Amino acid sequence: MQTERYTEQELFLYNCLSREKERFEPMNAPHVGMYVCGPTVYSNVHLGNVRSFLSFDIVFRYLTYLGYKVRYVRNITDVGHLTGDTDDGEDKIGKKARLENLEPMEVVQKYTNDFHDVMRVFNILPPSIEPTATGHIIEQIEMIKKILDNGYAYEANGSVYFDVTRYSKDYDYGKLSGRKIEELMSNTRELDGQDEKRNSLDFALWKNADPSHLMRWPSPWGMGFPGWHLECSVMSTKYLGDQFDIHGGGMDLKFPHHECEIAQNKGANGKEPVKYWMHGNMLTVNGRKMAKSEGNGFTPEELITGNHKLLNKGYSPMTVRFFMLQGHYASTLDFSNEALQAAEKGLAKLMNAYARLGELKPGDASQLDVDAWRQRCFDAMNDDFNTPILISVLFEGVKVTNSMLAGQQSMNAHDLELFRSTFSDFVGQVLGLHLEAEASDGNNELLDGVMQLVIELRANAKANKDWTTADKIRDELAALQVQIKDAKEGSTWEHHA
RNA sequence: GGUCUGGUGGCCGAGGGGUUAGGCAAAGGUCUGCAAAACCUUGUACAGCGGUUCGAAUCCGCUCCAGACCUCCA
Repeated sequence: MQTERYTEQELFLYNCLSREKERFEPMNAPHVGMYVCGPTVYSNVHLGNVRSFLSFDIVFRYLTYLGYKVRYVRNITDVGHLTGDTDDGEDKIGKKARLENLEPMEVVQKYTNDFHDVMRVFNILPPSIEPTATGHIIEQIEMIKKILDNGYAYEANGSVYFDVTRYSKDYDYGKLSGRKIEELMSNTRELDGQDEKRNSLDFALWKNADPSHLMRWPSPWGMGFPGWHLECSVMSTKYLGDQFDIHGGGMDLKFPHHECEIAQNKGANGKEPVKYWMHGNMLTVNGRKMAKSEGNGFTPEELITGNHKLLNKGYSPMTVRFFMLQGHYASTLDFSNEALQAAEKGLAKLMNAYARLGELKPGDASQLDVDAWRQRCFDAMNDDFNTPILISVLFEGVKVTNSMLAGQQSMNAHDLELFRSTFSDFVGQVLGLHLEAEASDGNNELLDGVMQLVIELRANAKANKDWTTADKIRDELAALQVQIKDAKEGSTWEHHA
């Protein structure tokens, strides 16, 4: 009934720009514009990438749950940017195309499909708009023209570079990442092939490309391709306007990518583009950042099957999702077998209660203050999307649910309705956790029937005090990873994959 | 080298000047034919050294350790 929950909840989020937690006030409530940097599709996504998109999935879900009308834009980077740090480096997608003997756009399609599959498996919602860089070459050229007209860029040999020194006379370059331009100047390494740049800090808006480059487009400056940072400025502006509410991305994009984005936007239209900047932290393995270049990333397939040297078993997508949500998005999270196993059990406990909410019957008095408990769920999320706290509050709900199922606690009808809807909303809609299908897909009906029979036979044996038969059934099932749970009203069973 | 972040009990991970995080694991109890499950109870903690304070895990300084960014990376 109450869908405009934002009118009664106060959301605070940590703004990287101000380095403070701020009250979230959208520019045009109930509309919210959110942009998140998406993947570069030249290889399979790994779990570190997944964590980042999951973090913003939570933001998207919670804002939506609060009743905001969110336009969520997440791009696909399908222009191959340079592999190395020199200008003559090969571009990633072109390189992959040569290695796999594919057309560059085949590479792009292949890994875009993979990305979408992975997002679906982890129950990460699709964005409202998913624009591609190659689909916005014209707009990128237009933005470069504006920046040139405003004097913040210069052309050199068919390439166009952003003039950071010139820009920093009018604006604060380094504001987001807390860097000082003088320090950046003195610290930047001397790299080869940068003769065209007036200053090592300058970055490319457009790169001249010879015919050996597979991905190139005509422009006023000749054949070439757009610079690394430009697409995000262009596509966020196009779909969300010159100024919008939230911009997200991984911590590793803060500098230089996001800093350059701000510079491009301001250089083009003079306005501060983003009100709230949010950065998700890294997933680590043995304390080190999971990254393609480190070679310590797991693909989702390896994770689910357990087929990786660092994994001693497979874990379901929901286990991984839950594991990640037990940490706060702004903290690093270390990936380990022990932590995954703990998460697996914790999730089973949570989801078991979630699945049995329907069995709860209203009683007389309520021992739980349901209104206060519900508000604590909101409070957790209102405090910079603190999913670990939310989960801890939900576990209190698990205890209450189990106690009620065991007849040790009660709840009146009004409270029970609120309790159920709150519990299932926060688990399902906000955290995006769902029950995972049993391993025996398609045979569930048959299996259920067979198990009912087995449980009945065992109940008969128990009634006859035939403990040998009863225990044999229980133990043999246990060997098949099927656990029998006895309760006063009868037995239930559970299959552990 | 520069900039920044973090070091919490057996493990993961919140919090963050005085009051229980939570999950997993461990111990005891209730229930049970015995178990399992569930519920109840319990323990061990804030890297080290100084300082501020009536009081610090929480603030400040130093030390040690780890990580991130400074180059493509979520």
